[in-house]
Amino acid sequence: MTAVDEQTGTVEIDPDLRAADGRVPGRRGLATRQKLLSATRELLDSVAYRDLKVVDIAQEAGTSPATFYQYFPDVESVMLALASDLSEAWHGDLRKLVSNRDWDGDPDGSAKVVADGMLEFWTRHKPVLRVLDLASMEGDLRFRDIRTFLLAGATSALMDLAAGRRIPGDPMASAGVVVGMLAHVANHQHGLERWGVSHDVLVDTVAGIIRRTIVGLP
Amino acid sequence: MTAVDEQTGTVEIDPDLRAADGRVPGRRGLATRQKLLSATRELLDSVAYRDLKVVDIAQEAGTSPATFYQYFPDVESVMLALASDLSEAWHGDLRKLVSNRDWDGDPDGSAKVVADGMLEFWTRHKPVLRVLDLASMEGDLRFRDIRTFLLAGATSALMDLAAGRRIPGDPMASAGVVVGMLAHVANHQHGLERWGVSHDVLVDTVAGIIRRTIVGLP
DNA sequence: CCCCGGACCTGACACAGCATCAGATACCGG
DNA sequence: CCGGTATCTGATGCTGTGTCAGGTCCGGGG
Repeated sequence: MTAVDEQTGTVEIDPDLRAADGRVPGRRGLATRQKLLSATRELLDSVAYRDLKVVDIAQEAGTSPATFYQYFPDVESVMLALASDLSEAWHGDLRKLVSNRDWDGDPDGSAKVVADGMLEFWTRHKPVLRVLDLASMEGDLRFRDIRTFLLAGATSALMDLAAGRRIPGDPMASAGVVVGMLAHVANHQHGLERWGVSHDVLVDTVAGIIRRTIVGLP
Repeated sequence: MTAVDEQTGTVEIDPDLRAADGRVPGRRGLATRQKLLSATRELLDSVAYRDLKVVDIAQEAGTSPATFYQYFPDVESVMLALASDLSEAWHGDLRKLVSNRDWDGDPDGSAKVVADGMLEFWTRHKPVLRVLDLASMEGDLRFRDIRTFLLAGATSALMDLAAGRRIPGDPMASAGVVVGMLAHVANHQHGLERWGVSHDVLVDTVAGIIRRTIVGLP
């Protein structure tokens, strides 16, 4: 997040990390910022995004609304930061989830690990990812770019796989659709379970689709 | 929406259609209610759900906020009504989109028509469906039930298809995942197109997945 | 040890949007 | 044309937003 400019010798700070008055936050300030982020993530488990208020976030973080505005201009910006952090942290791991597999030796097992891993990831971070998805759908480019980056690793790994195997159809489209399917299934897992579809059956079904779409049949 | 009780002879009215004071709205009132619904749908094209305000809806409908509260307790209820109307109107058509096909004679063509039709439907009603999806994900049971009903026709038709063909895997799960995939792809179509995936390629890819997942290969 | 300057926090405030109600207005049947 | 009911809205109190000025905390120099 911070970088030293070799030319001027000045230290450049991610502008998003600055406090409202342009001050560079120190140890205590960053801790407060972090508490606000955590509080937001926490609240999002139980309250709808539409009903998420600055007052509540501040209270949950044990501070005042005025302090909130020292670190974020509004609630949306907190979400942007949460989504961005998530994206940075997982971009690589999601790629590895796909590429660190023995697709030739055990395509079915590989597909299953990917399906399971993706569902697990999405479920764990559901509150933030839900908002990321909505904002992307609503056309917000900042969120869309974050979402694209988050999924780019996994998508391009799947694309390379598909491309190397002359699967019928466009590799890029196949990879994109598969990743989207994983996201959607994870988000609506609860609904599908209500229809009587168990987690294991779901993973197998999704794995089967990955297998047939990306790797093809023997 | 309205029904006559055979026992008592009284006319029962959907309570959601009543005005705030319990009055049964007449012609003019229903027209105003409709204008509020349309205004909301209209606004949702350009403003994020989170930023949708009662004041704006009232203004767009050419009336006052106080009037709004005669017909709906809050913005969420307008969404509920919009989603419910959509669900009632399309439940049957979506089922027919799947079942009125010659799956034996032309499985590929059928899959393509279904893929295209679903994407078309979802795209046309994107603003409302987006909110329906979010609220379902957030665990709101009222929205989830509406979403389930909307998709139940298509899902069960696909399920019957899959079940009648001894496809590997659970028919229910396969149908649910396929329908979810269609929804997700439609919602993120714009994002995929930015990656260079054209609409036609997308339809073909999705159709291929439906074909292989529901009908199986020759 | 104290004290000082910057980093950090918050009470107070002005204003936007929510929700309600009493009273004004528009419409319909007679 | 008139009375009564359906419908609308201005006025109002309240919740949440966003901004200051001024207070508190804390670490380093004397």
